[in-house]
Amino acid sequence: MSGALKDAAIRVERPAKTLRELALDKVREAIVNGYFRPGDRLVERDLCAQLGVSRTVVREVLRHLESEGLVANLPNKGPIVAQLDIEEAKQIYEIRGALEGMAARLCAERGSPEIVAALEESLTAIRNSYRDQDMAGVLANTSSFYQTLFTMVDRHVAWGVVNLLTVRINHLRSMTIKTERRGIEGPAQMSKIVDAIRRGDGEGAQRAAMDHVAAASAIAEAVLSAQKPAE
Amino acid sequence: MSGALKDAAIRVERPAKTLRELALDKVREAIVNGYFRPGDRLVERDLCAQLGVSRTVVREVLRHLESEGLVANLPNKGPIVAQLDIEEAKQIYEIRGALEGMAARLCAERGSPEIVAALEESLTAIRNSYRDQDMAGVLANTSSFYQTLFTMVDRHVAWGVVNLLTVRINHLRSMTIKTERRGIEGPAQMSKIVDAIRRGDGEGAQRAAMDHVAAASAIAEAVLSAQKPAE
DNA sequence: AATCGTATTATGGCCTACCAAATACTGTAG
DNA sequence: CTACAGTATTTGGTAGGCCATAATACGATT
Repeated sequence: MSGALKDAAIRVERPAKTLRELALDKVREAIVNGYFRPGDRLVERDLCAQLGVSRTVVREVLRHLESEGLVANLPNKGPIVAQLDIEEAKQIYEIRGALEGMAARLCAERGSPEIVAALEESLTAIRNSYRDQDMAGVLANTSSFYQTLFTMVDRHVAWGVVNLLTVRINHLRSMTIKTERRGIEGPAQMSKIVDAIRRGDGEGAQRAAMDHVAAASAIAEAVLSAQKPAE
Repeated sequence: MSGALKDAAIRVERPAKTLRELALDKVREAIVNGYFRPGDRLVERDLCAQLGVSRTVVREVLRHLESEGLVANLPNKGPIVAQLDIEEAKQIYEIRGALEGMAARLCAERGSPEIVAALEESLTAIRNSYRDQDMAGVLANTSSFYQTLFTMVDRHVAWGVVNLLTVRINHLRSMTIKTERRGIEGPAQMSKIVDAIRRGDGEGAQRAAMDHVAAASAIAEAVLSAQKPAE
């Protein structure tokens, strides 16, 4: 047993979060869960007041969210919450399909039982959340399912990309999840991914992952085009 | 001919670039082409002096580059130019393979002659740049080859992702390009992509695109592991 | 001489205050 | 009722200052 390990255990992990990071999380949260709606203006000084921080911080936060694609900047008019158009959403789902498919294939090819176990754990958590109508839980556990898919084969960069894209369609996700029958089909499709991984069937795992995203995309498209005319 | 088109032609495309954007480009440039080396500290006040702008602007720029992955922020020590480790580089190449493969397949399935023509034009430009030993030209034209690949099938989001990732490995690209034989093999591989697209062979186009990236990745890995011990 | 505590410096994080320019709003005169 | 001038709002950008922390240098103590 090494001193290094002991050190790691002892190390005081400070919250160390800067004010900026806290503010960033708050605003991102607020956008993602709909407190700020797409198209809403984000007036710097108002945000200062609401967050209780200075303009310096608010501006950095807005810049950051802009580069994440959550905020759009109209020249000389200021930042607004980005609108999600249907075409962009479809492309995001497509990219997720490509990357999650890749990760699933890699998991299958690795053929490690721990991966299967971890995925199944997430899957169970998802099913439980559906059963309890806990939609926030569904989202969180789905996210962790995919996180294992990527990180078990050490694809942190790809996971980062998927995460970045996912926040942009987050409110879509929460709508697709509530869809009739999704509580049954979703987990079933994800289960197919796990099955293929267990069999070591890379091709099948990839296809199953892509199918799952494609299904989500189709639902999202339906939801989005149904709501667009209403506005 | 429509008034709309005329307007578009006349429209004064304003420089309208905010100071912040100009500064962003400058600093990104400086990092990408090696004026700032990986690991270098980026001291805010020094940058202010060098760029001739205020700290506010510099900080926003640093935030932006941080979210692009070009700058890393050490807590309590400040921003430095991000180090590119070999593992991360490989993952970036892998992602590019997945996305460029996808785009190539879509191009092939679309089967439009304009796509082939546009790609061939870029390819010729690349060959010419190689012939003239114009390495900057090679990079630019390679970039435009892939840009057509994505944008001809309207995959702007994926192109954005690829672009984002590519800046992080830009100096690697310029090293792989200079490699012996790359001037022959590179265009040859890209030519295979175009051939498959012309045949409408989606599967083949995807494979060819992935092969090309894989080759670049292998060279990059060799370059990187050869230079790492030297430092 | 080795160690320990203390001042100094460099720097990031954060704040306030200010100005210029563009935009949106409003009230008034014709 | 319209046109126009003036006003408020808001962003883009600047200047400068305060505080906390980390590193370094320096000096004192044993």
